[in-house]
Amino acid sequence: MRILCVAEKPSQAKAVAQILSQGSLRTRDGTSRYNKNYDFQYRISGTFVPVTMTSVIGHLTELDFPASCRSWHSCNPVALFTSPVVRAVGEKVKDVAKNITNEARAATHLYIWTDCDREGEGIGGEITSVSRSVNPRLVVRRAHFSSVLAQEIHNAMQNPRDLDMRQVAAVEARTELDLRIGSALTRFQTLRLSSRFTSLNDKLISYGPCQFPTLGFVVDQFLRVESFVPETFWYIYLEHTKDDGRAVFTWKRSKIFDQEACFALYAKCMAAPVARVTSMRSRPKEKWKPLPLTTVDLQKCCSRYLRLAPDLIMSIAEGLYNQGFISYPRTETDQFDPNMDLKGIVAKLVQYAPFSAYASSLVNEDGFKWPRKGKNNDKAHPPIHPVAPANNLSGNPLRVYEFVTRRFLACCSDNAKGQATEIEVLVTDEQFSASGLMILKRNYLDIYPFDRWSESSVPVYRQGDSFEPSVFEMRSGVTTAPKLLTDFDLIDIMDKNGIGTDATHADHIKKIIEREYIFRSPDKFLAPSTLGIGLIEGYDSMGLELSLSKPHLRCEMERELKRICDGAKTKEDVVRESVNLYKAVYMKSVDEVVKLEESLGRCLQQEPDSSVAVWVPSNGSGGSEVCKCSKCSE
DNA sequence: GCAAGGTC
Repeated sequence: MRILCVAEKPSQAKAVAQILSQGSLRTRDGTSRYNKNYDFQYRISGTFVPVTMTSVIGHLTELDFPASCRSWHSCNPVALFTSPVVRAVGEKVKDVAKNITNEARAATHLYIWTDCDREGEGIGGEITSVSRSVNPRLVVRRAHFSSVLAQEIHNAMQNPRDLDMRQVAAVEARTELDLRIGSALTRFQTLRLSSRFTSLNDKLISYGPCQFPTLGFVVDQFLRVESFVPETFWYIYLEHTKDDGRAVFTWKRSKIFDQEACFALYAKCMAAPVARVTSMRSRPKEKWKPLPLTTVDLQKCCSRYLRLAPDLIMSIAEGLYNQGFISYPRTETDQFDPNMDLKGIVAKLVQYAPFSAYASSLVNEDGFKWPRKGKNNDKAHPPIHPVAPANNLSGNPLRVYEFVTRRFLACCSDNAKGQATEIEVLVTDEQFSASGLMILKRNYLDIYPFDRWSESSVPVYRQGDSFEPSVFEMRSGVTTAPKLLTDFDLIDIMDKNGIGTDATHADHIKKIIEREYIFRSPDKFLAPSTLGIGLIEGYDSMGLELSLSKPHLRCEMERELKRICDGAKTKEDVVRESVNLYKAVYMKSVDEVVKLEESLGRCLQQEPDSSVAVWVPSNGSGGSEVCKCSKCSE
């Protein structure tokens, strides 16, 4: 027996090998610069077995069309929905694959140690087929672990399971659909639109099942802002000044959009303008500390508080991770494993000068409290947290490190404590209330200034008191327009709609900025370009039940992938059905491409140049049509 | 010249 273990990334291979070998391992270079091979002996049922632990760097293979369809003018784009596809080792990871095959030749068993999520299972499938191509008799097993803790890792090694081929199939289906849909629509859009509108200057007009819904969110919000009509509303304002302070009351009805109706209520009160205190309550109130930090939250918070672009935040976080300052920055987990020594990490942070005093107050003065437990656990990585004091950082890396560290210290602190006062009064039948807050212990707020909790004082009343208001007026106001989306808002919307994954939200935003569909204004709001608006409005005007600009198609695809994982459907069924669905939408879009051109023409303020001989794919007849575009007729 | 998903 000779076991080859393969992890999803070099860092994981190293960590797991160190645990399994209990420190006595030999590091050996392979054919790939970043992927080391770790050799050691492991005891299974009483005998020592030679083990090599190595890694890949994410996905190992890529899907593409065969050479016959790879050129843009080789076929009608609609043919890409059904043409053959070929899977091959990615150009940039040839050396990684070579290392795997070299090691697999000598092994009897292959243990898959990729992340325990759907993509990880898919990567496991790729490692399996590459390994079996040189060693068909290899026995393949799958290690299951929920964190990189010694006990878990040994348990996973001792009790391997089978690779879940349903999940592998689901990832293969996703890859194939993304390629077919993206390529067909990108070629269609670019060939048809970019030569007809001179201002587009032969720009690449890509379509992606994640790009377009993301663009759709930005455009929708822009249109909401544009179409906003301010409305006047009325309300009753009540204020009372006493010798021990002043209270401003809010009306229970908040506001009324009908002036006469509001006046009727106000006039009734004015008949006897005396306020009677119906209740005065004072109770302890807590402001909860934040949840442990996930990737999505890291991006949302750092874009909001530090005003950094999400893709920049991720590359900074990766740098901090590679320097050993913070834990792995891609995680969905917002709960810490109870076995983790969090107090030990806080103790290390005493060495970090700027937060030294706060950290030592947690460890020395018994201020330490275990973090709140969120609802998510990806069973691969803990929440993002600092792992060492970083005393030589500057600029944005320093700012991101300090955010992660403040957040972690906040999680290990106590909630903020206060005393809230609520006063309710009645003027005839109308209810009003005022509230006050006294902060008793700031606790986590001292290290986490991003949360605001402001104090307000109110005078003391007793139930049954009556008073004459100092100010009692009917006032008016105007509703204000909604704002454009920020990165914070957009990531939140993508996350809730299942567009992209935590690791890819930033990439999609970056991509649609690169494509000039949207731009980030100096004050960090996301606004669509005329091109972006034209595309989305064009598709929306086609009246498709499942618009290409909305998240529903992608959501439906996700649901289908889950069915593959549950065993309810096969990969072939799902690919066929989803291809048919998207193909129908594609054909409709081809039929109604004039609407797309009209919308784009309106937004770009330019007529499409119909004299440009572009090839208009008009039916699903495959690759037989001859391309008439300028490039091909030359 | 196309996608989205891993990760360096």
